[in-house]
Amino acid sequence: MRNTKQLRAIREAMHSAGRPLAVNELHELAGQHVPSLGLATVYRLISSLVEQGEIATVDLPGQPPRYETAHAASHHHHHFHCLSCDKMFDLDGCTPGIESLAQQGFTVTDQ
Amino acid sequence: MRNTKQLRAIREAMHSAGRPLAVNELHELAGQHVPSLGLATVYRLISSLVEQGEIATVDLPGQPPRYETAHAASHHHHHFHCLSCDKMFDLDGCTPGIESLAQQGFTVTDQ
DNA sequence: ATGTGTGCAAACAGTTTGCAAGCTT
DNA sequence: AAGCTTGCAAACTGTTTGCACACAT
Repeated sequence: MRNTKQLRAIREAMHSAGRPLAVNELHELAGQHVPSLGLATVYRLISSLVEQGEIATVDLPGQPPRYETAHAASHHHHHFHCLSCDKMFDLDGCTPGIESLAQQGFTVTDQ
Repeated sequence: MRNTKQLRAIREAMHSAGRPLAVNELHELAGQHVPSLGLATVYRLISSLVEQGEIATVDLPGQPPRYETAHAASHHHHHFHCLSCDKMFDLDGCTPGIESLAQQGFTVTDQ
């Protein structure tokens, strides 16, 4: 795998995001560093990185996959999926009252 | 919901299949009874039936959804997904040696 | 210099939707 | 008769692929 600016931008975006990213989010974020970045390249790099175990897939039924760093994936944690902005966030650890973590204007429908 | 021949064909296919069906499988099976059956109708009926809780969605990451009767879904069971023919089958109960259930020429990659 | 990696556009797969005609009620 | 339902085709979304050019090695 060659060390291209596109690859660097993808890695940088993945690591600084701190949450699972969908393909289009990754494209937008990494695209800030490499404006010419094409979607096809994002798809190709993602599958290479997944294949090499550097990033992991986060699947939500009926939705396009998101991706997070393998490091993040190796730590037990939950995800918070906002039905309004459709973004996914990491939650630290595993609390009994997990549903209370999202109170300010959000309604928890799934955990 | 009107009692059309298309709806009857879909229900009949779902119940007689005894395993989760993908949209195209459902289309083919029900299409044997109603040759003019359109794919769009299958999609529309599926979402109505899911909405009414008559059938349940079976999601496998990275794959189009399959559907089974709510009755089947309410009983604890496992699914067997053949990587060769891409069909999904029901397994009864939950055995310790579940991986030995598929031995004749199949290799179990996931459970 | 070599050959992998990239961007673009076209091709694909799965799904949804608009509309006129058909069928259930 | 009224209007939900259907089939068809077109539109859409997400993803993959072919190809010529660019760039890392």
